Amino acid sequence: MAGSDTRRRILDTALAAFGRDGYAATSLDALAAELGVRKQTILYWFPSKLDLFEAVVDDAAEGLADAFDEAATGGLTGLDQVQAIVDRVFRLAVHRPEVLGLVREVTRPESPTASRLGARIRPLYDRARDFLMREMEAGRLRRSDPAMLLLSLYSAVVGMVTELEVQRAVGFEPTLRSTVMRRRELMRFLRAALAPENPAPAAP
Amino acid sequence: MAGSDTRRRILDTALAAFGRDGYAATSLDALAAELGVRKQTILYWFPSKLDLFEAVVDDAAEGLADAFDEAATGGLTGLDQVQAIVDRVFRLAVHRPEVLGLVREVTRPESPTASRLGARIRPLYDRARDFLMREMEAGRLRRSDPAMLLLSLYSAVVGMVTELEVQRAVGFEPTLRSTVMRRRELMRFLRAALAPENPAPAAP
DNA sequence: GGCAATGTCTACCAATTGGTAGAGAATTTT
DNA sequence: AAAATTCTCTACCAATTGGTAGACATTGCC
Repeated sequence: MAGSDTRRRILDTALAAFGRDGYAATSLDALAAELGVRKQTILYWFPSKLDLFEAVVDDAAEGLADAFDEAATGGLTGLDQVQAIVDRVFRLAVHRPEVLGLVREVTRPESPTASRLGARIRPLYDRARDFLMREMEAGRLRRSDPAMLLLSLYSAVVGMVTELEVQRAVGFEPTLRSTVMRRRELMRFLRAALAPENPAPAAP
Repeated sequence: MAGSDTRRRILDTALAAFGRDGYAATSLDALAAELGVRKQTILYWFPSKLDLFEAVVDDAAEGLADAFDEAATGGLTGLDQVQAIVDRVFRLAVHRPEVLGLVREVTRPESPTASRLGARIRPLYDRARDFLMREMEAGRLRRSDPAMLLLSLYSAVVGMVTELEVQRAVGFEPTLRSTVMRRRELMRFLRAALAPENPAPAAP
């Protein structure tokens, strides 16, 4: 079955293209050219452009969920767990920036499937909120509204990772080293914001 | 001169459309229909779609600069100044969300004018960095790399403001009250991250 | 070998895209 | 009032868009 390999390749290339250029700016012809295949082959595997997009979103959501799973199964707590997840997201951003581009695309108000990624992400969101609540009650994180806090975290992390181009525009050339620095600075930022006001069991 | 009024209307409507739907997904015909005018009228005022987009970006950058100016002329210092700017950005986001949508659009890698808004924003960026450095040296803000910190702030603020749809997708219906809460939570977040470790002149 | 299913292709198509050419009002200038 | 300028329009156009119809090849099965 060489065919389902084609399907896989289409999904991957489409993810990259949608994430990089957005839904509207990605044409099936361009996509096909990039794949070395005819547009009709794409339409054979996915009946319409929208269908393709939805499949891509589902695929990306699955990948995201896996990444979070991987970062969340170490049995860590408090800021260490937060750090593990931030690290994981950064790794994802470095070698698959399109995924975060897709998140960005799909969260536009006008997006053809604004609700789709949302629904797929919902379980992750619930898990994260539960985690934050638990850690707050255990005094390992500063107490505040977990839902709001989660949005702040999301914004800070995704924003920071995605807005590479702003940095470029502002004269901050992104290098490997600057990426490392960016992550470190973000963690400083998060630690400062999340650390409990009275570090429970330690002395100053 | 009723004409330059037309020009103004085109700019405003185009800003809304580009900010909402993105460059590629906005057609001149649709824009013209929204304006109650023919596409050729748009092309009379702006020789091409790209020219229109650049004019819109310049216009938006000017508006942003004004907003920041307004928030930065109160002679405030430290966290109070940061708070004033966050408040201003939120106000902008509430009654002109398209502006932030445009920022988002223009900061895509593939954006036809990724560098344009950047160049227009550069002076603001420099001013903000100088401000942060000054405040850090005066001990009114926690000491760290101002450039990185600024990116964190940018990400957190713009991210939080822009990602309304994520919140919606996740079941967090945005209301006026939730906007107020969001701003408050963001300020808590920022204060925690920015406040100096040893509050200079006060006793614990 | 025949046959059916699978997968990719060529050949089109109607609709939409950004853009050109230039006619015809309306307004201003002389 | 005539002429020139400013503005918006109608009429097209070539290129690109997502999508359909169906031919042609390849594969596994009997």
